[in-house]
Amino acid sequence: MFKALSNPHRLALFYRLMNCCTPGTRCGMDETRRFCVGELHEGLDIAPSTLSHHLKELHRAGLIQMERRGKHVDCWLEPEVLIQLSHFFKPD
Amino acid sequence: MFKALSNPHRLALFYRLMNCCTPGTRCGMDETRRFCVGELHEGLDIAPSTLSHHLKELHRAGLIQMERRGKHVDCWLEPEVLIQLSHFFKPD
DNA sequence: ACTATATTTCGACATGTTTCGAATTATAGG
DNA sequence: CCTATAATTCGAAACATGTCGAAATATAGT
Repeated sequence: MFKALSNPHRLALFYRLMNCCTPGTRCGMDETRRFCVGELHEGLDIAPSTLSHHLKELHRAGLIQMERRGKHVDCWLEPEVLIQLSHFFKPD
Repeated sequence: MFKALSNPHRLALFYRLMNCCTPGTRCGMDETRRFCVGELHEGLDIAPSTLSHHLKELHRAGLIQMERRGKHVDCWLEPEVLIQLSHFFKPD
C-alpha cells in the first residue's frame, strides 16, 4: 500500500478519492460520489495510458475499487481502507 | 514519507522502531528504548552500507531521528510522526 | 599513536519504475 | 454495422532505486 502511495500522481489520485465524500458517507455506496477515470484525469498532466497504469496500481494494492459503468469506469475508495491505514499508525 | 515507507527493508526498520516502546511512552526521550544501527541490522540480510542508506532515507523523510552516542548511532521514532500519519487517513 | 569496532560515503552495476505513443478493446448511439 | 468516445494494453526509452564492496570516517580503549 505504501508503495502504491509513494508516487506523487498516485497519491494525488488517492487523496482526491479520499476527499470526495461528505464525512461519514460511504463513498463506494453513494454512486453520486464517484469519479470516473476521465474526471480523475483532469488537472494531472499525464497521458491517459499513464493514468490507467497508476489506477491499476492503486487497485492492485487494494487502495481503490473500480467498476465499469457503460463507457466510463468509476473509481472509489472503501472507507475500511482508511480505517485500516490509520490503525497501522496506532496512537490516537 | 510514503516513498520512504515503500521499501520493504525500510518499512521493517520503521515498524521495529514503532513497536519498541511501551504504549504511551515517548521513544525519543526514554533512552533505554532506542536501537543503535547495529541492533537494527540484526535479521535483515543486507550489507551495512545498504542499511545505512535506508536509515538515511527514513531520516530524510522525517520519519526517524538519529544521534551519535559514542561508537554507536542511536535511532528512534518521535510519537508525533505516528500521530501525523494516522491523521492523514482521517476517520476514527 | 595504534587498534578494533561501528557506521558512512562513494562508485558501479543490476533491477524497477515512470512515462509516452500507437494499437487495441469496450461500449453507446445512430 | 459503423462511428465516436472512454479506457486499457503493449513495448520502448528515460530515469530512479537498491544493492554491494572498498575505502573513508568516528570513536573508545589500550
